[in-house]
Amino acid sequence: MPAKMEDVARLAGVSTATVSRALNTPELVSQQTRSRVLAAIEELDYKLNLAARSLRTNQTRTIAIVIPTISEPVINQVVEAVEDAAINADYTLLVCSTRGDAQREQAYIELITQQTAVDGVLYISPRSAPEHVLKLARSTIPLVMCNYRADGLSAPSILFDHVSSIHQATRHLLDLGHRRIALLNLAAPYYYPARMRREGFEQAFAGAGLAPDPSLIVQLEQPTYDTDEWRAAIEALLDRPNRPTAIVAFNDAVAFEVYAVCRARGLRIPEDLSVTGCDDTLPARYVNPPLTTVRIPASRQGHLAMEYLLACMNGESPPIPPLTLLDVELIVRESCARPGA
Amino acid sequence: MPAKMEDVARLAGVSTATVSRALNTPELVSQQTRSRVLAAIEELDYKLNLAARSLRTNQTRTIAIVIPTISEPVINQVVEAVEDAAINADYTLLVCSTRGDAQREQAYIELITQQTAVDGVLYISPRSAPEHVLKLARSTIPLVMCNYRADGLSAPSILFDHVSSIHQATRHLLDLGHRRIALLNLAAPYYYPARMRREGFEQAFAGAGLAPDPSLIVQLEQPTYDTDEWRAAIEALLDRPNRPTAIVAFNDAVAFEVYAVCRARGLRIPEDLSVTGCDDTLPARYVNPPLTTVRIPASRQGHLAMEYLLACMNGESPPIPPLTLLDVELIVRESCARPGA
DNA sequence: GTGTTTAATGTAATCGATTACAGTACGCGT
DNA sequence: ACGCGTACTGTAATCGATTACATTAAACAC
Repeated sequence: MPAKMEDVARLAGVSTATVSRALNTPELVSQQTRSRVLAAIEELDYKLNLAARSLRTNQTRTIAIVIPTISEPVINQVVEAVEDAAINADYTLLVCSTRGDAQREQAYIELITQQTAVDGVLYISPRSAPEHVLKLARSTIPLVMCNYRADGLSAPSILFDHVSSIHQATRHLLDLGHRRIALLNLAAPYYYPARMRREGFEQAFAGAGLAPDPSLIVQLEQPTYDTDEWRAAIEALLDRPNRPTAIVAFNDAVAFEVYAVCRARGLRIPEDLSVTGCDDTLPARYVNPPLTTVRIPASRQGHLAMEYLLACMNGESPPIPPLTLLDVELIVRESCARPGA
Repeated sequence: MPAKMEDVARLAGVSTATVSRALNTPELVSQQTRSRVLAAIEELDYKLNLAARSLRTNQTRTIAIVIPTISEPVINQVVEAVEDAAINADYTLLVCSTRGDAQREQAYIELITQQTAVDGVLYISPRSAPEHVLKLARSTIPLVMCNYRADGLSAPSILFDHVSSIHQATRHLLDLGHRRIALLNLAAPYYYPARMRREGFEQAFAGAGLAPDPSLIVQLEQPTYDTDEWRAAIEALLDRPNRPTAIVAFNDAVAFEVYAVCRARGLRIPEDLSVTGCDDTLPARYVNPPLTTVRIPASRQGHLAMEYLLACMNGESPPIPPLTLLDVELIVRESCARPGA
């Protein structure tokens, strides 16, 4: 029903080849022909059929981004950065948020690996079983990962330096004199950043010639947004006869949960308990007291990942090494003090 | 290079028509043929070419969602709900976030209106000039709007009841005895919810036989995330000789900005100033004091919008009226008190 | 005037599925 | 034995662009 290229060609008195060239390679077409074509397009309100083009060129100018959820602040920033970079390169973004649902992830991967579905994939789902990801990695479609690393997987990976993030936070607390420090961490078996964080925690102790109390390391499988489980874990920690004087939370959201529990119990932060977060999300500045946390370069990650992916897709050599660690920075605010102060 | 349907057909000893039927309408194919076909597909690792299918069927099973940004909590929830609904109906989501950039919005609309780009559009960008949106509305592609309403635009629209949201918040403050109440609102010329909110504000006063002080109604053009402008506006408000005893913020983020300013000035909430927000975002529970705000049914909006859109695309009659207002609910916490208490 | 290059355009094959239409074979009723 | 319906499958047109290759005309050199 709507006009197609043939109609435009007829009206402009040229062939479809010329119309196509006027659009895609104007330098091959004479000025006047080009303007006749453009006028015809205008007149008929012609719209290109993207499916036809994709079929012919085997390109979609779409890239897929696989993420666990759209509503975590860090992922948010990464996605926005990726979208900006994508737009600049004239690509659009297919957002695939798995919500931690393996079946859904599978479905998305199925979709992505179809022919002429997307031109490239950014994989930012940190908590997936390798077998899914492997299917992606085996396919011919260009792939870049963020915050994911699995043995025997050759795809390039751009990671926040979470060894350093938790190291810095822990070090800060150790310097203040804390010794009974708890770590609230994720434990999904394939969650690489969780391993890094634990390492950072232990290294910080080792650096001070100490060792952490293993019973103060809590690792839950729950995603962040499942609040109740975290709350229970925090309660348990504070119920211990010899309760910790400080808590290192693996992200701000969990730190806020600690705030809520303390508020309910009448515990003062930082006088009775020091707390650190990670991610430096917006509310970290607003809560009372403002949260000491670690700033991570989310939008830089997004940009780098996209740059890398574009390079892969164009067969160019990538701008950064295939395994890149991104620096993080401790932001000291007011949620930590000397123990028993 | 990768296997196509013809290869599968050859290997299975059937025609491509049969392969296609085995995949799309299995009931038309005998059991054994079907399993031969499936085996061949497995063997060759055959992947359907989506562009070819789209070209033929004139469908993409993709819907576009146009939003101002991905990182506002409410939009976030709406998008997640939409994605859930889309997945259930076997569609994928193309996320188009305009970032308040008119040029970018234009580009996205251009893309969307191409042939065989998307099957439907959800438009949730509240601050756009009607001429852009009109281009969309004129096209034949099914369209549903959220939080947008312009004269002479016939597309269905699903709106939060912001007359009621601000009405309830204002009423709450009036009931506590406040009279000098300020409204912090957006003022983008085409931003329908802003008009609704102002109306709610004024109606609440009218309901008490009063009228608001017009000089206490602040309307900024800035989007929420441009923090500095808001901070300046709040400072100005509190610098007035006869400063307001309460502030109605049009969303939680702005209310938190009020918190920050008060903290810097040593003003206590709610003793020295009462504050209300809107959206009931996550941090509203964590800030100190917990914020009195209005809960809006974000994910319900997403689901309804998608349902409506699906109905449009299938030519069915829509499940709700084309202009639907969604109920909101005041959540009373601890950020409001009697004036001068 | 002839040969050669360059610019502009046309012809037609092609991408890989879907599906209308046309068989074919078999079973069943009479 | 014949007609007819049912179940299954094949043939080939079609969707709408892109592009290799062919063609034409003009420009230019000598």
